[in-house]
Amino acid sequence: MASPERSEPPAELGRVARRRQRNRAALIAAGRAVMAEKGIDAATMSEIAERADIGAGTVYTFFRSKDELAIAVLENLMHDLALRIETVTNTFQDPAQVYAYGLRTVIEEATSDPRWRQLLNRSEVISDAMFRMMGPFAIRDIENATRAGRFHAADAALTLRLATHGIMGFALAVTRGEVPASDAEEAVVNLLCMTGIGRDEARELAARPRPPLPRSLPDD
Amino acid sequence: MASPERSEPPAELGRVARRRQRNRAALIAAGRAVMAEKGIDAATMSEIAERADIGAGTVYTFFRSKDELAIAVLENLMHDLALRIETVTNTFQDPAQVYAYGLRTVIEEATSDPRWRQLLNRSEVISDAMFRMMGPFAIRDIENATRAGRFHAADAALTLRLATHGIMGFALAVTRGEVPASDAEEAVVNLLCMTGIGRDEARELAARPRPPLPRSLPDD
DNA sequence: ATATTTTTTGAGGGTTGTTCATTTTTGAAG
DNA sequence: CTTCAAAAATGAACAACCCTCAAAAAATAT
Repeated sequence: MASPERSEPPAELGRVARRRQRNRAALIAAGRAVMAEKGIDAATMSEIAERADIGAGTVYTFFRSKDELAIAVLENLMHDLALRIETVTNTFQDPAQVYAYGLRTVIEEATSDPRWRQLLNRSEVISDAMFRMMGPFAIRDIENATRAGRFHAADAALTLRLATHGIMGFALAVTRGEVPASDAEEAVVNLLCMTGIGRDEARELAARPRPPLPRSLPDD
Repeated sequence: MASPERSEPPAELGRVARRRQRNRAALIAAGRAVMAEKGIDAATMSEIAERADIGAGTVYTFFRSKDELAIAVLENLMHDLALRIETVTNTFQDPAQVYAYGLRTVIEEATSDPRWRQLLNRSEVISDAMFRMMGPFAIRDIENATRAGRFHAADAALTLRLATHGIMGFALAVTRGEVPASDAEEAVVNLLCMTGIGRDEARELAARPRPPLPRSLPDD
């Protein structure tokens, strides 16, 4: 006598597909937690599966390998951050400041949040994730600023590619204690210079006060 | 009747210490060959030890771990490259060109030499090795050019740190086919801008013809 | 209720980094 | 030359882990 469709959220996907997506999300969350705790290499698939309450073998129906899971984890992290930054920068007037805020905020996040420490030891993976997930935003920002005559970037994607790897290299050095965190502002100046804005304007841009970033959710 | 000191190269170290250094060098050479062939992760300690004709356990009397061996291998690679670059740049008049030549040459080497391909998959390790081994040269070059009024770098070490990670990120993207190798010149322009030289001068500097680099020795 | 397809599972295979008890080498002393 | 204690080298064995796959469970169709 039950109706074929209950009052659940319009089920565009079947129950199984929905549960599958929940489990995928649980796996990414578990992976994020374990990898932040022990580092990407030291995190074991068994522990991640267990923490997500999923059979060890089942993980491989979602991700072909541990590397693929790590990439998904980092892309997830970067996507969240990109959206949080967007909520702040879409109130800015100066298109150049949008990119500057993004640079500075990612550096701040990467060097201060302890959950990033362990992840930075595979900085090329996280740099790539950042390029892929923040690229659509950041490249657009650089091009906007270039059109507005604030930047003079010949190849926005290339400039961002160099910047992402530079940022993570800087953050890694800070977590290792090789560089003081207070160098962050000068790092931003350097990275801004790659847009062709010029040294003095980069300084002024990097020194502007920054509105705070909305909090992110804890990951376990 | 034999004199206590034969005509051998003045033995400041005993025979054992000398043989130990030979074996260490053999190990680094073998590591370089195997890691370039299969990648750092896929290279096994057994194969490296075998190729160096050294017992598997003996490796651990030289290097505490596989990571430490990889670092030694990459530092060795970078040291060689730094010295080869030095032989060219010490004939240059313009101090800014010295740094520009270094940037461009490392990019060229990293993107064209197939022996680098596999190594780039751990780009944060190779970036660090580059910073440590080329730093003493490159930081001096940046500071020289700054003193000469060509660059305006507030923190040469920081600028180089960002540049090394940027270079390796770029090279990795090229080997993956995500970026054409022809973007190398624009990448150099971007990296030069971090010294505060200004966009137009960076363009001119990156476009100058480059004398060829002396060859390196094969690694097996 | 039964059959069939899909999904999940976790024990085990296959590698690999690392250790350590044993063997070999070394150089001084007798 | 022989002896001997200390240092170095060795490779079999260990522990850890990624991933596979035959079997079981769940879901869906008949």
